[in-house]
Amino acid sequence: MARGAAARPVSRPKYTRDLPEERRRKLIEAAMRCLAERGLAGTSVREIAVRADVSPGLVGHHFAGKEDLVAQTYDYVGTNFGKILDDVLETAGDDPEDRLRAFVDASFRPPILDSDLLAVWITFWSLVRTDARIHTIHRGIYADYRRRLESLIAAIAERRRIVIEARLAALSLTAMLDGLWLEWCLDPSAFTAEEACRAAQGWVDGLIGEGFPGRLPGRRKTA
Amino acid sequence: MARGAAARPVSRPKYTRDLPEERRRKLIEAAMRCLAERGLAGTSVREIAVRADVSPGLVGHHFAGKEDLVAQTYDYVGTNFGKILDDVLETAGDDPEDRLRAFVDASFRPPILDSDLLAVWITFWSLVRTDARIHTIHRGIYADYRRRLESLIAAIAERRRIVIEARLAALSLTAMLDGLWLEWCLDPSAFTAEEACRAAQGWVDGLIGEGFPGRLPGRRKTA
DNA sequence: CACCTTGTTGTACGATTGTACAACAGCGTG
DNA sequence: CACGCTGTTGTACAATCGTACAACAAGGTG
Repeated sequence: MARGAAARPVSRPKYTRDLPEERRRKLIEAAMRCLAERGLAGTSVREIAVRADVSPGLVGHHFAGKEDLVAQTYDYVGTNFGKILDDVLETAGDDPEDRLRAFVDASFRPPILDSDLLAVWITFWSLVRTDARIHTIHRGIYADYRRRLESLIAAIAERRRIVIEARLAALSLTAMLDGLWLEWCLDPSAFTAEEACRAAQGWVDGLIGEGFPGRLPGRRKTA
Repeated sequence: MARGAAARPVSRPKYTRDLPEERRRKLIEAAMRCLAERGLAGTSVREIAVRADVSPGLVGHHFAGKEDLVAQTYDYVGTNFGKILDDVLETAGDDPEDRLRAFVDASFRPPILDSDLLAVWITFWSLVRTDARIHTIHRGIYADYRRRLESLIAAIAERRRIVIEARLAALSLTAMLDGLWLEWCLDPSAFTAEEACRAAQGWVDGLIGEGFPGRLPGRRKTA
């Protein structure tokens, strides 16, 4: 039968070592896949280990425990999420309105609009109230998110010389994006991603003063 | 020692019987409390039984299993939710705008704005994708919810003789209410319930044409 | 008062959980 | 080539899980 491709050894090594950092990343990504597919209740240390192609005991070596792994996974997912949106803003140019529009559009396209991602996120939500560490991470992620939107909105207000309560507006937009994202991922049959995008972009129309979502359906080109 | 209040019996009965319907309700409410406090992972049949003051075996007698109990709990919570909002509309009078305003206000007051309720709800969200029955229940609850809002919005449009895409508007408002509700319950320190209410009522302002949330802060009286 | 239906109890079972730990082995260092 | 650090394995452990089931007893019926 198939021997290893290498010439020398009689048998392949039983395992390959990894830098702790690298291994931790692989375990975190395995945990993500597991949480997405089977939820928190179905995510055991053993199941994670299977998906990471390692022995169950290894989890204890790299993490303080299951709780620790889950918390670090939230951190990882949240950081990734932020990086993706930063990239979107990076390539959107300098005009604050273009940037906000791009931000909204990106919210309704993969990799942001992804049912698996939501499933993982819900797991974290379910822990925010009981797990102090998750609560702290959650707080940070959402503070960053709102701050990003708030500065974008403030920039638009300045550019267009209009008065906007940026904090309240950021609050509203965050909630609407979160809500549309949540509801679409839970049941994609209820409405399309394009409708969701139109709804959110319509809110921006209203913010800027070009009409209101749903009122006299606009002819704005969407991305 | 304290004997029973009744004159006759030497010892009190070891348990009291209940109508199946009644017992099921008690078990469902125990499950709610348990889900709220400890999440799905911490909600075992035994823990539910403790909170319902019955033996663990009784769950199996009244429900097909744990999954069945959880599903019926979602049904129960969703129905209650709908009834509460119906009551709000009932007492809000006939003017569709008053009714929508009341609906929004109620969304940011107990018993709707309740972290425990959200915690229970999140549990159900976490099951929508994997459990077919939960998915069906979820679909029904949200369809009802959006239909309610859509007809309210359509009534406002008719009354004010303005053109509104009611479906899209209902979609937007549902998402914003859901998002604000979710985010406030997860971290009440991020913003106040009054701010959330102002944000949502501001959206209604924009819908009707009295300005936009955040733009030139309105002087509208809130509830 | 005896009977019978059935709501209820208590327990036992196998499966699965998170964690601890001793033994193994990859691989850089000398 | 031998040594030693440590990433990795595999297993054992107690605890807890959902479920099944035999036995008990409450309370209406005759």
